[in-house]
Parts: sequence; C-alpha cells; structure tokens
Amino acid sequence: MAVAPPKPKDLSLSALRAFEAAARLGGFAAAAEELGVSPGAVTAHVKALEDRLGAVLFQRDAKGVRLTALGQRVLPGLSEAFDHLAAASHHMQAEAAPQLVHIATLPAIAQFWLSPRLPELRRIAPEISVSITAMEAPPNLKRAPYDLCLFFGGSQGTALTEDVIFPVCAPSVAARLRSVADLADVPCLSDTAWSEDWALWLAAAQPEGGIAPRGPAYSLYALAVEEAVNGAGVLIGHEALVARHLAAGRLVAPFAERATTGRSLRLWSAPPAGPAARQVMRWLTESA
Amino acid sequence: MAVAPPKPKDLSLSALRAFEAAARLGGFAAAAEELGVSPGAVTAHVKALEDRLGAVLFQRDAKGVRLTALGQRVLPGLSEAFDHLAAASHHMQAEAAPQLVHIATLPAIAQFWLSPRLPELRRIAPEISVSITAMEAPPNLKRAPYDLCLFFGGSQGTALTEDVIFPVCAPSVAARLRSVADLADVPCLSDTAWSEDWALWLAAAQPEGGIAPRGPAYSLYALAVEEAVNGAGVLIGHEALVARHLAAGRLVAPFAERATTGRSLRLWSAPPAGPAARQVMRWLTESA
DNA sequence: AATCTAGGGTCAGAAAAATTGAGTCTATTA
DNA sequence: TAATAGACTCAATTTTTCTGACCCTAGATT
Repeated sequence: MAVAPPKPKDLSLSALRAFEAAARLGGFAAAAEELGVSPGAVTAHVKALEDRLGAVLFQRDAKGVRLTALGQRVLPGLSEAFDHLAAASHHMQAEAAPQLVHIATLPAIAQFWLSPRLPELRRIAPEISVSITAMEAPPNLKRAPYDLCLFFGGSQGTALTEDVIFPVCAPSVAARLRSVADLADVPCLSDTAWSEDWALWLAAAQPEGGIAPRGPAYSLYALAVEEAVNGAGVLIGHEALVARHLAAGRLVAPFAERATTGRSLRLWSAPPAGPAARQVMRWLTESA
Repeated sequence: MAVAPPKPKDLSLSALRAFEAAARLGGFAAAAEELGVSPGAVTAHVKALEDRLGAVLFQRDAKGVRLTALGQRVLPGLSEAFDHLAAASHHMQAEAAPQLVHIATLPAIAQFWLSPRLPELRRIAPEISVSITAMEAPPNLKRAPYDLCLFFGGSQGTALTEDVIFPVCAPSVAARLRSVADLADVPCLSDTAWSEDWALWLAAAQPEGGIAPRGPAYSLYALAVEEAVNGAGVLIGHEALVARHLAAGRLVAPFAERATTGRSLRLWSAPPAGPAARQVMRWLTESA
C-alpha cells in the first residue's frame, strides 16, 4: 500500500526462458539440455522466477516436476511469445547473412553423405556458405537456428532415399564368409543407436532365424565404419553412408540380401526458407 | 564449409532487447533510459549483436544513430516479438497475483491525490493491494508492467477532473494580498515541469497583463506545496493536488479567478485489465 | 531387502557478463 | 566561440550466472 520501490523491474528474460523450456519439455534436465546449461542453472532460474512472482509454478517430487494450475495457465502465452522471438531472431540472422545456410544432421550423415557432396556444391554455388552442426536428434525448428534438417525417419519434408541396410566388410574379411551362417564366427559391428539393424536384416535374409550376431557396438557410426574398413569385423551398413567406401572398394557387401528399415533419409527446411536454403535443398535433392 | 562449432548459440536476449529499444526509440540514450541501464551498456549490447551477426545495424554519427537498411528490415518483427513477450510476462504476473494492482502516476498525483484515497479503498476492498510507482511521464503500456496509469493530459482512457489552477498560499500570506497586482511583491512558487502555469492563470485573471510573477521553481511539486504551506510565497496550485490542504485550511485561495490548463486528470488501463484493476479503476473514477 | 537409476535440490567457488564512470570525440545550437 | 547532446572507449567493478560435486527421494531391478 505504500508508495512502492522506484523501479519495478521486469521479469528476467532468462528466467522466463528457463521456465518455458522446463514446462514445455516436462523437466528441468531436458530444459537444461535444450538451453545448453547445467540443470542447476535451470533450477535456480525457475526458483528465482517463483520467488519474484510469489507463486509456485512447478510441483516437485522425486520423480520429476509437474506444472501447477498457474503454470499451465501461463505456459501457452509464454511459449507463443518465445516462438515469435525465435522466429524474429532467425529472420534477423537470415537477413544479416543471406548466403549462409545452417544444416542440422546426424554426425554419420554429416561425415559420410553430406560432407562428400560439399565440394561439388561449392563449385556450383560458390557464393553460398554451408555450416553443418551434428546432433543426435532433429532440433525443434521453432527454436533452433537451423535452415535445413537432414535425418532418418519422421515424415517431414521430402524423402531423398530409402534407408537400405546390408552387411559390409573389408575385402579380406569377406573372403572368409561363404554363407550368412558364417556371421556367427566374426564380430558383427553395429551402432548403439541403431541396435535393431542386425535383427532387421537377418529377418529379411534368413527368415528361419537361428543366427545371433555378436560384436561390439559403437556410439559413433564413424568409429564402426573405421573398424570395418580396418578389417575388425562385419558392419551392418546403411547404404547412404557406406556408398563411398563401397565405390572405392574399401568395403564390399558379402551378401546380396538387402533390407529396409522402413525409414528414409529426409530433408526439410525451417519456414520461411530463403533463396540460398532453397537452392541447397534443391541441389541435395537432385544429388540423391 | 567445415563441420562447424558444436553449439551455435542463439542471439543474446539482452542484446536483442537493447537493439530493439534503441531502434524503436531512435537512440541509445533513450533505450538506456527505458531499460533502466546506462548508455554504455546499450552501446555494448548493440555492438555485441552487430559483431555476432557480422553486419551493421546502426549508422552512427555525432548527432545520433540511424537504422541501416538491415536494421529497418528486422525491427518490426523483433518489436512484435517483444510486445508478445511483455504481454505474456504481464499476464503471468497478473495470474500469479490477481489482487495486486500496479499504478503508474506522477509523483505529485501519487502524494496529493492518490495516496489520500487509499485508506478508503483499502476499507472497501481489503483484498486488493495497490502498488504505486511514481514517474515523470506515462509509461509505454505495451512494455511496462503497470495495470493503471494516472496522468495529466493525453487522450487515453477517461477524464476524471479538469486540471484547474489558481494561486494558493498560507493564510498568513493571503492576508497581505489585496489584489492580483500584489503578486508582484511576493515570491510566486511554481513547478519546473509546469512553468507555464502562472502565465496561463494570469491570462485568465488579468487579461490586460502587466504582471510578471517571480519566484523559485521546484523540480518536485511536493516541495513547492510544502514551501507554500510554510508561508514561503504563493503557489500556482492544481486543484486536484491542493484540495486537501484547502479543506484543512493550511492553504487558502486568495483570488477567486480560476483557469484551466486544457488538460485533464486521466485514468487508463493496460488491456486486458483484470477484475481487481477494473474495480480500482471504477472506484477511483467515482471518487473523483 | 538391497541396489540401481532418473530426476531434483543445494551450495560454494568460479567464470562470465553486465554495468558503471570517467574521459573523448564531433556535429549542432546558442 | 562556447555549450550541448549524443555516442564511443576502456578499465575496473559489481552482479549474475554457471558449474561441479554433493545429497535426497521414489520407483525399478536384483
């Protein structure tokens, strides 16, 4: 009731952003991940916001957090506002550097599919700069500053090629393989994120079953490929990613059977895509 | 062209806000004022943003700054986004403390008009808390977190009373005044922000002219009122602000002539006004 | 039951950012 | 010819923010 403190400061933008991310993603840890900070920072921001408001936004318990009624009421408005802000920010960057195209993709795609195509793209469109950021999962395009995304699966954008898989190995290893059954006797390499690959292919190649491939799993597909090239075993290969090694003869496909994961290599863009992004998109589509 | 740095950080929210304010208000100094920081901070933020974008947003020269073409293209989107964010933030505070009403007003109005009415309001609606922030000019309601504004002039909202002015002084001083001409012999107090008041009143009271009131000007109306009560001279009084002193007999109006400044005491609200804000508004309107 | 795991909370110290404040510079105004 | 207004620079300082290591709880797993 008194003549109040001189400057009623606005709510902190960082705190609002932390709250919005935590509420939208359903947890402080996920919010910290998206914002690129530690969970403790998110905790602190949300707490500061709650103190400032004099009201509780989350109900905490040991297994996570849930929005309070108040939190649920204010979340939609905040999310919209941050969507607008992200769009404006993205627009700003696009206007400032119209010839720069940011692509988000899997590390393996970046290395084995995208990277080999860049020299040609640079030759055709030297005025365009491409920047590539590797990540495990497609980003939220409403927030993250990328122009194009290139990932397996989903249903967005256009499918470039089907995801076809089949075993590949160094020629020296192939010489020891006479039949699918021989796979039981060699290390079968795989990627931890694609642990179903062997089972998928075997279901197509040897429906009667009976083979349980064993071997190391790598958290980076590039490591598994490298090992396969070095003769460490048989890798379950994704066609789009091992095509160059096959063409160069560093890897061969010992069996003719091929399977599809049911997913595709897909390319999509963040609207509104500028001319440079559209050109890169068109070119990548054609090159597939 | 290389596989780029791991984390393409978003543009800093503070930097975006500083740029937006500077661009909208047409100057770094004005932006600093609105944001409640020093001009140097705004300079630094804008510079950081320009470096980050690799493009120039403002064209600087000695008399100020002008937006570049790039700046002009990105400003509208950013301003809209920050409008949304401010609205969401305001909504959040309103939801968290629905019984709290923030009022922005002139220091003099706060002290002499609003404050005396608060006890009665508290009696009638004890569940409502009122917080008052004094400032020299009406805030930008699209951004500042106030529910109600109460200022002289403008055309927003509803007019509570006309701004009527006339000389007032302590009774002891009044005893020495027989005619308007006697004003030449006493200190004529005024507020620096309302320096035209004496001339306005004299034009009405003594159209033939010939009187040039002299006396100290105060940067705070409250100081001038205090001096007048203490018998330091004759103050050109605003009816709404000196009514209590007149009623209590601490000040008297030595002359019957009254003039109007052509402005009114006006009350308006930031949409959407909540129930508490509307109730305070209704009550203030009726009490006028 | 014990153990494991996921998700949060807390805290002190450290790192980074923002801010200030004094001094400069340059056109415009008086 | 001052005086003024607006912006810039830079170093020092203050404030904010972040991290990293720890604890805690509840459900899932052994």
